[in-house]
Amino acid sequence: MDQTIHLAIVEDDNEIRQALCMIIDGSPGFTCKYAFPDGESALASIGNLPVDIVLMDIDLPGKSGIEVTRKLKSENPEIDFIMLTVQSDDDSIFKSLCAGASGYLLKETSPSNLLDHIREVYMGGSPMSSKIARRIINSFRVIQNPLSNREMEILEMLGQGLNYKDIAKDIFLSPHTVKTHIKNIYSKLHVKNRAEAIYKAIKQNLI
Amino acid sequence: MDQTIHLAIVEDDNEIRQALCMIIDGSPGFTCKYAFPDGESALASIGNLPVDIVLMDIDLPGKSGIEVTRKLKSENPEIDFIMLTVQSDDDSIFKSLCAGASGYLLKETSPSNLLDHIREVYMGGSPMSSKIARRIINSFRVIQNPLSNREMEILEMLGQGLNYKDIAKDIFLSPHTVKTHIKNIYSKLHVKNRAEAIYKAIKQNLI
DNA sequence: GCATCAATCGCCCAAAAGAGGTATTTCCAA
DNA sequence: TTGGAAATACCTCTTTTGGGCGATTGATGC
Repeated sequence: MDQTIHLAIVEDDNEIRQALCMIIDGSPGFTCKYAFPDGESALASIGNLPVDIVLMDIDLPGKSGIEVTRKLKSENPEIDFIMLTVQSDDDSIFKSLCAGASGYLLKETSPSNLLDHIREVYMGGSPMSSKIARRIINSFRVIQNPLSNREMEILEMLGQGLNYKDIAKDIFLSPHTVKTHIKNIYSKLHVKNRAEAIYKAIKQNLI
Repeated sequence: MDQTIHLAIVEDDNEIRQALCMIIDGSPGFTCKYAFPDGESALASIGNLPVDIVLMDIDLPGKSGIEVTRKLKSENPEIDFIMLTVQSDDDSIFKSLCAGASGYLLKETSPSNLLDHIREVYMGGSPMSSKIARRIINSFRVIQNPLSNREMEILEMLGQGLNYKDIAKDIFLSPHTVKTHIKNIYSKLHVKNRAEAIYKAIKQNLI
């Protein structure tokens, strides 16, 4: 069987990209035949390439590495993504993991550390700090919310199974108004009824 | 301000319980005034006690530590739980974290490691191995499912916003039958309409 | 063999929801 | 200051839901 781990790199800095590529390609058990300087070219190619793991720079020009990862991961769930960052910024690491990354690496990581990390991800792990771990455990992916406060309030009540009248009573509104809000919720979430609204809202972690 | 970390212990082995208690209570910054030999007594008391962190043995006689944690955590989300295990069994650790635990400790852990671990959890971290981390990232809590396959199938369609007729068409049934299934879903989930059904189903990870 | 349950189909009827409008006020930002 | 959300309120109309009934079939289990 082929134990070699096949990598691709997405990194705009030529020097870093080539250096990483050389380190990896020069190590037994690793190969790195593909390297991209930006998200667009990566998006166009990586889906069709025989790669196990993609090293993805977070700070790419244009589309951010997180966005590129989200897209690629959703289309190629079998590929693992390791994010590259200059400094360990909790928030972007967290976002990366939620976007589908399996790990992250600081750019100044030593070559042996780098290879260890890659191996660990390849073996099905997700090395992460305990702070990040907690955030992953607690919440899960928070997507930007198109709904107003009022709409959120009403949406939650829909999830409790309340009808127009009960919601209206609870928040001292006319049922007509509640109805209007709900209609607006539907249009913002692009759904056509309560069940679908709740489904979508939860899947996007609105509630 | 009071920087002392207040702990409680749930552990059936007298020796271990007392040893842990003494180690913790003897360390500056830590106090452990409460110790329980089983889940039942812990369930009865811990909700009313001023504790920050509970050390919970997984292998308790009677109710498992995981179950006890699930229950206590849902009623006292402000308390953190650290599971104690004899050996690092991926699966039960994973289940523990899903039940609401924030960390786990091997019983043979050294005292200084123990205190470090507790401190880390207290500071909002969740120390975990990379294997566990990946499992947490990927899936999330699977609860036992009271619904039949047919009901699940229909429930998912409800989430897509389909109505009786459309569902019936899709799965080649009479709309009456679909209605009956949905009624049964309601009764099993203890809900009264679609929105609430979807909400509850997702929250319990049925869909 | 009997109980139970999942799955299937049906009817009636009241309540609720959803799809169209229209319209006023408030408040914030450009 | 003007334009645009957001929040508020109302109307009409059709469609959909959900509750309350009953009933048959087939599989599974004790």
